[in-house]
Parts: sequence; C-alpha cells; structure tokens
Amino acid sequence: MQQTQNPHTTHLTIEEIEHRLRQHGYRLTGPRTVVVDAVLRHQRPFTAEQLVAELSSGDDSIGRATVYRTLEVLASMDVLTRIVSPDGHPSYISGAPGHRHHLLCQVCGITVTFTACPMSELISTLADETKFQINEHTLEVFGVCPSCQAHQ
Amino acid sequence: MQQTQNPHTTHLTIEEIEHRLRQHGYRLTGPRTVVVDAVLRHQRPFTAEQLVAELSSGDDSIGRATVYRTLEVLASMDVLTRIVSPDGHPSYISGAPGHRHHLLCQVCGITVTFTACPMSELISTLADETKFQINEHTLEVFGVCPSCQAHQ
DNA sequence: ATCGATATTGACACAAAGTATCACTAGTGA
DNA sequence: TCACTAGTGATACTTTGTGTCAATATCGAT
Repeated sequence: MQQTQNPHTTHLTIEEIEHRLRQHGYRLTGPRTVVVDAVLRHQRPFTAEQLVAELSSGDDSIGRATVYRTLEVLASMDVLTRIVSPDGHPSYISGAPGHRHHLLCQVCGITVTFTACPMSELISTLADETKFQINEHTLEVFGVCPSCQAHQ
Repeated sequence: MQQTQNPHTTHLTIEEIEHRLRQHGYRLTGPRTVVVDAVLRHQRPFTAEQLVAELSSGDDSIGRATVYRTLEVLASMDVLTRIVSPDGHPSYISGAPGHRHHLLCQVCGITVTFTACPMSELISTLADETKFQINEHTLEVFGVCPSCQAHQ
C-alpha cells in the first residue's frame, strides 16, 4: 500500500498549477491565483464556505461565485479532490492528483491518502454480472486518528 | 457475491416496520405511517424533497419537517439507506438492512444491491499502519445499466 | 506597446436542501 | 378516560450552491 502521511509530498507548487491552468486554456487572473494560494495553505480538508469566508474580508476580497468556480476548475484538473462524507457535507483536499482515496479523522480532520484501491476486482465482477457500464465509485474511510484517541 | 436484482426481495412489510418502530420506542402516528407507506412504494432511489412534494399536496398532507424526521428515523433503524452520490446529492433506497452497497444507474436510477465488500482487508491494513480507530466508510458504484446503454 | 475579442469577475438575486422554534395535537400507558 | 409527553406542522431561518449580467482584465495578434 502506498501512503502519504505528510500531505506536503503530494502538493503541487503554485507554478505547476499555473502551468496546468494555461495548458487547459484557462487565463491566469489575479483572483484565481489568490484562491490557488489559499488552497495551497490548507493541509487539512476545508469546505468551500470556509474559503469564501477567508477570502471575502481580506484586502483583495474574492466573490463567492469566483471561489466556487475556481474550486470546480481545480478539482477538474486534479489539483484538489472533492470528497463527500456520509452525512452529505462535501469538503476539499488539496494535492491529490490521480486515483486516490482518503482516511479522515472525524475529530481533527487530519487525512491519510492511500492509493491502494480494492475496487478493481469487485468492479470487473460487478460489470460481468450486471452488464452495467461502470463509470465511477466513491470510497472514503472515516475514523479517529491516534492523537485524537489519546486526548479523549 | 450476493445480489438482489429485484428490490422487492429485501423489502420489509409495513407490519414489520411498525413493529420495529415500537421496539425502538417510537409512537405509531398517522403521518409516520403515511410516510412509511410512501417509502415502501418506491423501488428506486428517491430524494427527501421528492417525498416532500408527493406528500405535501395529498388529502393528508405531511409537513416537510416530518418527512425529514421520519426518513432519519427509518435510516437509523436500517429500514432504508441514505446514499450520497459523488456530486453530493443524497438519496434514499428503501429496504436495505445490514451492510450493503449499491450499484446505481446514473440514467434511470435502477439499483443493484450487493453485499460483497472488499473493504475488510483494506480496513485492517489501514488500521494497522495508521493506528486509526476506523468507524465507517462509503462505497458506492455508479454507471449505466444495460437497458439504458441500449437506448442511447 | 496597444488593441480588441472574450474569458472572467463580483454583486445580486435566486434556488435547493435541510434545521430550529414553538404552540398545538394525538398516542400511549395507567 | 386522563394526563403525560412524543410528535406534528406552519413558519422562519440557515447553509450551500447556482444563474445573470454589466463591468473588467487577460492575452494573442498587430
């Protein structure tokens, strides 16, 4: 199993992200880079509204719509991952390119990313048996990290 | 792998559900049985708002809050399952007691339930390596069913 | 360096989905 | 039948996200 205990190791630099934006035909605007910057500062999952709050009262305040639009763009380019918890609340994790899943601490939000996905076998079996064309799946794991277990 | 192509086979009867409600200390009220009745009529995933719409204009119209509350109660008793798609929209599937996962058609909503869960091994590995206390996980699969593939 | 087409922005209104309140109603056990 | 209390529903509210559109900023072409 591959793991990334330190989220930094999967983070892209701001230059790499700007390069990706250009590659995908997006313009490099001021508000966009402010949002990207803010996203990179987060090492734990954050919600769209958190980001809106952070960026709405600063010197260069960014509109709500722009924050949502930029998050969507970044997610579509695999710069960040949108994950939905069982209670239906979505949050974003920065630095998660490729096919990854997450183990989240329900107390402090710290995240372990893993690429081991036991789904491929299940999916081919399911496809065989049901003749479905299978497009996507959700798989996220929730629990309590050792540190939060100790402090309770 | 166990499958249930016909959702009826996993449906509880209204009597069984009323029995469970009593067992859990809930009262058997008029609105509650109307909601249960409506839930049982659904063989495909439905949203809370769909149910609100169905039940708000009838003879005995049920309030929005009651619908939401009853769905929560039923989900807590394993009479129905709340599942959240990758886009964050939750829906309910009736008749899914126990540990089950679902394969949903993104076009028509038909559902195949399966109990084969490849997670147990992954979870014990994750727990070993991270020392997390693991509480829950999401695992749902989305695609297009054979019938909808043909009609496109 | 300037220009012009157009992608992007942000204020605003709107929509969807769910929650809190609270006076009133109706099950339920005694 | 009575009294206690769980449950109800109208309403207002919150949260989270989307649509609109005039004004602005970016970027390739000149």
